[in-house]
Amino acid sequence: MKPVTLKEIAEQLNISVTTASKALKDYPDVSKKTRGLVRELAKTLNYKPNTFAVNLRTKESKTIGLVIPVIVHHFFSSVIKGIISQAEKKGYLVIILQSNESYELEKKQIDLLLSQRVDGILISLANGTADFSHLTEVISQEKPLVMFDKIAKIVKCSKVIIDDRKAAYMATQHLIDIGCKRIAHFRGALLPQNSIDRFLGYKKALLDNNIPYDHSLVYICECGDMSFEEGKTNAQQLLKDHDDVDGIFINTDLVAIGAMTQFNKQGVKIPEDISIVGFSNWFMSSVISPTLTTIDQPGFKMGKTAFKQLYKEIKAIKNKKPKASKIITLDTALIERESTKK
Amino acid sequence: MKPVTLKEIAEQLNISVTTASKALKDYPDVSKKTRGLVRELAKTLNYKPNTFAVNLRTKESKTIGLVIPVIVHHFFSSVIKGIISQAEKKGYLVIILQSNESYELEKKQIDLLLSQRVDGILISLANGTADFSHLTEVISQEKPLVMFDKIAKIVKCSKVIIDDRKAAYMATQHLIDIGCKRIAHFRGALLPQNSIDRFLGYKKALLDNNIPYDHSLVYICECGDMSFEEGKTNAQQLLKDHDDVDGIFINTDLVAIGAMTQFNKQGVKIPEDISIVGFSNWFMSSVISPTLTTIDQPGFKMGKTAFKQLYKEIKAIKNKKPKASKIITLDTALIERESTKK
DNA sequence: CTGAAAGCGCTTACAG
DNA sequence: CTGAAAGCGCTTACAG
Repeated sequence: MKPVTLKEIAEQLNISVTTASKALKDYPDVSKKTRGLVRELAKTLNYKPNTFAVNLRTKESKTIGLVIPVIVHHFFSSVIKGIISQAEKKGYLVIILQSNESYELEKKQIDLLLSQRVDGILISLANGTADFSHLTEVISQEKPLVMFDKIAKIVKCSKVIIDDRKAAYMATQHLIDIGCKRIAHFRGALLPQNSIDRFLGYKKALLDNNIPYDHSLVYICECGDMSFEEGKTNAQQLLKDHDDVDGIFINTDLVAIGAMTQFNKQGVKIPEDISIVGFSNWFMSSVISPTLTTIDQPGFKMGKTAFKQLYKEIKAIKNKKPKASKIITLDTALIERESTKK
Repeated sequence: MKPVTLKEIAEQLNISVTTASKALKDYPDVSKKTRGLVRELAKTLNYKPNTFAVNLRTKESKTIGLVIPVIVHHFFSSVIKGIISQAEKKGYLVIILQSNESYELEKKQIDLLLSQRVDGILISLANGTADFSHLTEVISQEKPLVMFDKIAKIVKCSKVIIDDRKAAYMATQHLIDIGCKRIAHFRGALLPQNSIDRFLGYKKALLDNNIPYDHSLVYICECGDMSFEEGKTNAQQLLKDHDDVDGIFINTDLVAIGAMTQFNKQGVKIPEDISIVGFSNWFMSSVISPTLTTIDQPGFKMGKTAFKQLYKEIKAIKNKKPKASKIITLDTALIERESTKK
């Protein structure tokens, strides 16, 4: 069953394809009668314009691309939901690609999206990304690009982020406020900006409170597929290295939960012996025991905001107006739970 | 910066567009020399075929649509990952839409995908879907359609599922094996086939073990956004209604975790007082306390398999071969953990 | 081995 | 108010 074309509608009504096309698109220069006839027939024949042809003519696909490091991930899947729901409102479809934290894959995927001629691209960087030529390529093609969460400061495009430094500061300050004196930090991988910023926020809170910064209290985790295990390993190592730590600020909830599991196993009491603050507010954090104090990171809102900004830029380019890059910072909040109850 | 076209390449080399096109597509009837020249120039100019034009000519988009009830969901996001990763291997892109468990939305989205002319559609039904005309529409357009997880038996298309009845039977039998005598069931919504099948598996296990089926032991939850709360409410109600229940088989891990939280709060010990088996094996289930016995549901594999089947059907239709609908059943396994340790 | 021509199904500037 | 014509950028059957 072949789809109905404009030509067939025109023939059945003995009018031209031009007129049929105009009638369906509310052009003012079509008689009411003709318009009515065309619309009716289109409806009964279940006519749907051929997107391929429309795209070719209009040079836009009403489709955007999304490159994201992980999908099975509470925060990122919330972002995806935010993007899709907002895009749908504006009549845009979203193609999703997962970079799996690999720079190589990410580069290939950007290329794919470019050759697919999506109208714009949304990206959160892979941990492994240190070179940005694939992104400058997007920008040089005047294709709207918005980065979110894991961004690169150096790339000139719009960004939607949280203030990671401030949030980490808040988290650390909270540990200090409840009386912690020796505060460790499990940081994320070395490259990502947000992992760097969280580390800096931790450090600044210490210094502002006259607590000396001790490099040996900082542990690294890659925060890839193995986050939970990394949390366990780091916790174990920490117990070996230091017997005086009474608080930890941990880069990600999942790592924090791994650490808690390990502490549990070794008989270390939370929060009595060690208080813990995580980051992201995964749903899980509110149901484990003890419940985890953490920083709420607004994933859904971030997705929505990122799409909105992309949409603005798509419209701007279409109307040949200058598009202004913007950096949008969303609010975070400290969620106090049992893991820091004193 | 306008993208390079075939025409420009042809002009620069003083050959025809036809030859340029053939050279890039490995047609055998192009001289080696010409082919080399074209390829080289294409590369230096960073030529990328205009997908819109290619789609219009070939009538395929190398894009498929995916309609899924929820995205922020451990099982479904695993399925998405499976689909995307497999699709990428075959050069297909995936457009993702979320039905939010709403029939109306689902219908609209199918329509959208159809008018987008995707090459095929993958769907897991919304809880609210009881009418299937939107799906028969897809089939009548000879567009490949594969359902997974939440399917409708009545729709004639390929399906990728688990044997929910058998898995539920296993779960219930496990409770019986460890000595439970009064076993309750928190079932899912009334319409979805998998929720019906899990209920039937539960019932059959009871009967096969000469345990009378008691309707008042079955509680319903919609399993939408409120799963966790539903688990709590049901648990509370159960404690009011029955003081002799010693085991519960629960439709979904998230509901089970809600129930466990409530039991905890009310001082009911798991597994000493009540043993619990969940369903799905969310990551969370292995980190809460006590850890949750559950049925492992292979999300990633389901996604992969669903795409593979869809791909086969896309190829079959392209080659005008008959496409055979297939029902593929994936294995599940019981994961024994602390919530049923006796 | 090469190329002219038709055509995929639209949109839109232009003429009447 | 209507329509003929050009064109978006490809692919492919056909002729030479």
